Order: sequence, then structure tokens, then C-alpha cells
Amino acid sequence: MEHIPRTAPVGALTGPCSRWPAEHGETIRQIIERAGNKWAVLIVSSLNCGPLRYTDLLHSIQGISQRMLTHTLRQLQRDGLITRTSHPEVPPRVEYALTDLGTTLLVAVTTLIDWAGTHHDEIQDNRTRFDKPAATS
Amino acid sequence: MEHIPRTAPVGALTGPCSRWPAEHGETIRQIIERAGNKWAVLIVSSLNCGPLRYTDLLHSIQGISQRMLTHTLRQLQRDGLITRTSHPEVPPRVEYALTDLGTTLLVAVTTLIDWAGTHHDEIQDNRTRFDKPAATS
DNA sequence: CTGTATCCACGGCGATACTG
DNA sequence: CAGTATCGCCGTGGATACAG
Repeated sequence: MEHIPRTAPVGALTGPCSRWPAEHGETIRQIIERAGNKWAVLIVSSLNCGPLRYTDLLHSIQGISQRMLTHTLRQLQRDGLITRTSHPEVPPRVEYALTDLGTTLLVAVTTLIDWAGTHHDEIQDNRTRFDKPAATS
Repeated sequence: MEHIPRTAPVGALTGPCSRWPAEHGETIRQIIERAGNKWAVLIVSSLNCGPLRYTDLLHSIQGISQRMLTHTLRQLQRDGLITRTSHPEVPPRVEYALTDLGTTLLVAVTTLIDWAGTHHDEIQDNRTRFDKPAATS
């Protein structure tokens, strides 16, 4: 893939700053549509605990609708991030599980979640301060 | 923060699988609204090379509209991820720069971008294969 | 140059109802 | 149980025009 090494100190802009080759704008768009999808992230997170059935997901991911569950599940399956296993039984049973690829996504996404957890309060403060520029008295 | 350590092998579900305390669903939503915002990510990425002016951003981020540039810029500023410096000159000049916090976000987001770069082709293949279940002849 | 304001189209998404 | 189908609201975001 040969992406730009980001090991250089961000502040030391002595040379021509290295950026992504612009074509990556398209690539970024791709990830955003995956990792930036609330439901996708939630589903992948839930699946970290092992395979789950349709209704299990429906219940464990609080607030998701059938429509979005099914839709997102299809997306993830299409991308090869999860597998769908249908057991031909009388009460149909379908299990969804993370693929290896899906697991790597989860790891990457976890980085973001950690970041959010670490700086969540700080951001809240910033917002409050920004929204309330008064209070100089 | 005390998030779940993700070092354990995903496949070995011997114990009660550890998950985020569910309340994090809300937290996740927060990040998604930041890191999941295409324009926000693009702006932060562009700013990695040092401060940029409004029009510079407008041009370097191909495809963004004034409306979204301004809007996203405000958001990022509000969150304390970037700074806005207005130089009182005759042709007004405004420069935007990453804060330390913003830099940390960039680092975290870079993880995702790297992931995307690494698995982009693989995902494309998966999609193609999924969309074309025929071709058995 | 650096925005702000308005209009509007499109897609995300929930709600609901129905099927194998 | 595991979906599919339809409808409609609403936010996102582009296009355009105007302003300091």
C-alpha cells in the first residue's frame, strides 16, 4: 500500500509536509462509510463476544430497528467483515460472526473509542466554554 | 476510563465475554459524529501540514462546499480540535490550525486510514464476489 | 477574502405491517 | 425466528446568492 509514514513529529514542519496522495480522499470516504457508520460499529462491537443471532443483535444493540439491522448486516457481510450462517431448522436460526477482517476493523475502531473515552470530558468542556463566551464578570 | 483490554484472543470465548458497559453506546455515537464525519477527517488531515487559510482548505479539500467547510470548521473549533486566528488586515486573512487535541485525533484517525489502505483491495474483492454469486458455469 | 442565508434534493432511518 | 416492503419524517449537504 505504501502510505505515508506518520512517525515524524507533527510540529516539525521543516520539509515539504507529507500528505496523502489526494487520491486517498476517495479511500477515506470508503472507511468513513464503514467505520463512520454508527450501527456498523455497534454491530461489530457486539460480535466481539462471539456469534450472535438476529434477535440477539436486535436486543443487544439498543435502539436499532429491524430495517437498519438487516441492512447493516448485509453491508458488513458484503464487505466480508462478518459471516452469515443459516441453520436449516424449524424455527430458523441465523448466526452472525466476525471474520478475521472484521476483527481487524474492530481493533482499529477500538483505537478511536479509546480516544473518545480519553478526551470525552475535555471536549465537553471545550464545547461548554465555546457556547458560553460570556461569564467574564 | 477503564475500557476492556482487547488483548485477549477473540476466538477464545471461555469466560463471560467482556464488552463495553453499554453506556458507551452513547460515547460511540459521539466519536462517530467526529471521526465519522468525512469533512471533519479531511480537514484535520489537511491541517496536519500546518495552518491553512479558509480558501486554501476550500481548494485543498476537493469537493467540499463553502457551507460544509464553514460548518465543520466551527464544529472542530467548538470541540477544541482546531484554532481560528483572524488577522485584522484589509483583505481579511483567517488561519486554521490543529490544536494538540486535534493532533491526537489525527493520530487516532490515521489508524483507521491505514486500516483502510491495507484492506481496501480485499474489501473491493469481497464486494465484487458478493454481488456476483453467479458465474458458476 | 471570509463567511452567512436560503432553497431544495437525496438518503438515512424509524415505524409499521406482512411473509416464509 | 428472521426477515421484507412501504411510507414518511428529517437531517445532511450541495448550489446559489448575498454581505462585511
